[in-house]
Amino acid sequence: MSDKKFYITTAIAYASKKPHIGNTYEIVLTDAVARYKRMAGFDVYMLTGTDEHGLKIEELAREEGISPKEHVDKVVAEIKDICKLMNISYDGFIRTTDQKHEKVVQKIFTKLYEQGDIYKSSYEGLYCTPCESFWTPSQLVDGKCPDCGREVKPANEEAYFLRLSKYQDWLENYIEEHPDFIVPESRRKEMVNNFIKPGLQDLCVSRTTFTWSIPVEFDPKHVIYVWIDALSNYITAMGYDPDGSSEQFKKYWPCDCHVIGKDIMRFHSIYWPIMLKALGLEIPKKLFGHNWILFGEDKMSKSRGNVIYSDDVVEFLGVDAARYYLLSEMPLNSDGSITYESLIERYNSDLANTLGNLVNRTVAMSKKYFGGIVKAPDTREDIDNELMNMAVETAAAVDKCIEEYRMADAVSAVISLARRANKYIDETAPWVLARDEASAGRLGTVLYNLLETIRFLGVLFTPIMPETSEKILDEINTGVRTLESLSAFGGLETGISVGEAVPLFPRIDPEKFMEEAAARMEQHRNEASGEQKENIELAPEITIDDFAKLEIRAARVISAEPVKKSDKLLCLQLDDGMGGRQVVSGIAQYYKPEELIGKKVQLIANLKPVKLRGVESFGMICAADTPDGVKVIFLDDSIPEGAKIR
RNA sequence: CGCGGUGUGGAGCAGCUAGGUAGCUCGUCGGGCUCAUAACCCGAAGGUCGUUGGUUCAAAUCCAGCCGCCGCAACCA
Repeated sequence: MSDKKFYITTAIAYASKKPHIGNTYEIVLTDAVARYKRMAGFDVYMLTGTDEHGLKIEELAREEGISPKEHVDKVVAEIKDICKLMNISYDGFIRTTDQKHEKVVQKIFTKLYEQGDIYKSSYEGLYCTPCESFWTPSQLVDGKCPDCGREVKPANEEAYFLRLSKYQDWLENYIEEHPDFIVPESRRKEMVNNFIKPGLQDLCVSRTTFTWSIPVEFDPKHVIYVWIDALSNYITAMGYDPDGSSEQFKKYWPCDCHVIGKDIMRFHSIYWPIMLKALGLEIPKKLFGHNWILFGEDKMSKSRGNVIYSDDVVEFLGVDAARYYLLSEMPLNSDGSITYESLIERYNSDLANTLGNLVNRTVAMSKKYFGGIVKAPDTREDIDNELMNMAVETAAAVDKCIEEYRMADAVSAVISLARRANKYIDETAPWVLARDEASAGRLGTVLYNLLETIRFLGVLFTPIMPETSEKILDEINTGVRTLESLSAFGGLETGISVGEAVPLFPRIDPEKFMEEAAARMEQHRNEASGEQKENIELAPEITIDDFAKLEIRAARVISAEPVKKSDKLLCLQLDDGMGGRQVVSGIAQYYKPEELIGKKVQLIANLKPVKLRGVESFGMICAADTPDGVKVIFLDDSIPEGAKIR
């Protein structure tokens, strides 16, 4: 037992705002795996938690007029509520503001510093002032800024760096020799080709620009930047300590799997192994990078009113339907898409019609024909074998799928078994058998096979839908609920009597459902716009003299063309009434060049020129930020080029 | 030529590593059944597997080019 340990983690959630249902996916996925592993006899520890430091939280708290700690406490409470709501069976919940965590992180930082893996430095000689960018020597082109080709100047930004470069070869070899370390494989290739092979730059691991973080023990004007702080949660939560770790840590480390979003793959596949290597610790066995759940085609965004929260789905359909949906809706190689339409479709089709109805009709028949008593099977026909074999094969398939973190495939395999059982009912037609006293034995066999298949379904769905599975197993009144009991067909006790048929998933009218869903989304949209109005924070007051410093002039767009190697930039030639000028603007995503030509725009004419993607820009044009993107402010055509605007 | 992914019947996906009658769910149409939550079962229509070329007896699957979409990186004066 003790050698069969399984330590699995989610990434810690950034405690800035309430997570939507896409964020919930990761923790539900992890929970399902953890639950399955427990059933498989592993000593499981599932860790989740929150990342609570950083500039963004500091700023949000300031806007709300509360302390950062008050802010994160509020968000953490919300996150914990969601965990509870989603029936998450975590064993540990770490907060990066936990004293224990903060203290050990300081020790880790100090240890790495003392052994030379962290060193103090500055950006000296590598700062390009116009570009506001720091460059490493290898990035420079002919010793000059790779963007604008100008001289780079010394700078004195003092900071601590983690010596990644020292471990570059080791890491490359390690990933090479452990092909299962980073999955899916496409992510591994991405990491190796994009980041490791080009060469690792030492990583800046401290900041002096904000204070809401863990201070560097021996140099308190620096705070520890996110990487060392956040990543360490996986070991500090378990009791790691450079001066001697806990028994718990020794038992569970190395971690069996870090479940993470694809966006933070880089940190977990590069910084984290190197940190561990430097600390002399073992490397986690697996990093599983999952995709995102999008709302239809778009990212969820509150202001666009297309956010789906877990609370809403649970309120409408129940927690297990929410879990089922999340786990079944995620394709392997691309982002998943969530919509209320597909949600209700899947609910009615899979859960109400296929699974719920199967259980209901089987139990009802059992009651009707045998008073609920489970009869022992006698005869066995080919058609029985087909069902029995599929049940056992499904259990094996689920095991394999979960081993590979193919949760959608596991879910689909189980529901397929339910479909097969529905078919079996038609093939055997129990209501026909019931008409003839002589076929009572056969009828008993058929019902036994069905109830036993339902037992398989109940056990196999336990990690995915814990509450419903329990209801199912209670309903057929079986005590045999282990994964082990699924190695052969026929584990269900005979002579027991099944319970009452209760509808597991009442069918829901799609039209009515969509109306409610639309109303709910509308409500969120209104809340969002209300909040935005309240939270608008104006820049500090200025005087008329300050305003007079701006030279805003009317100008006509003569020509516009995309800037090479750039997605967002358009290069505009303007008639500004003073000989013309070139302006680069980041609006390529919202306007086609021909939409702009001939239009009158507002030009900030005395802005210091810069180079953007190598193209010089003399000023900027005014545009409004809206939830639907950037909208350029066009002027009345009667305003002449060069007219001063005030 | 920054990196990677993806393009399969109306919709959403699997199949591609180890080429050999194109599969699943939903939807549509027709039929069957009645134990059941107007549920279940069967059948049918519907695809030149993005495109072009190559390798092969044989390509959705391998190779090359091209086009579209997505993500990352860069970038938003």
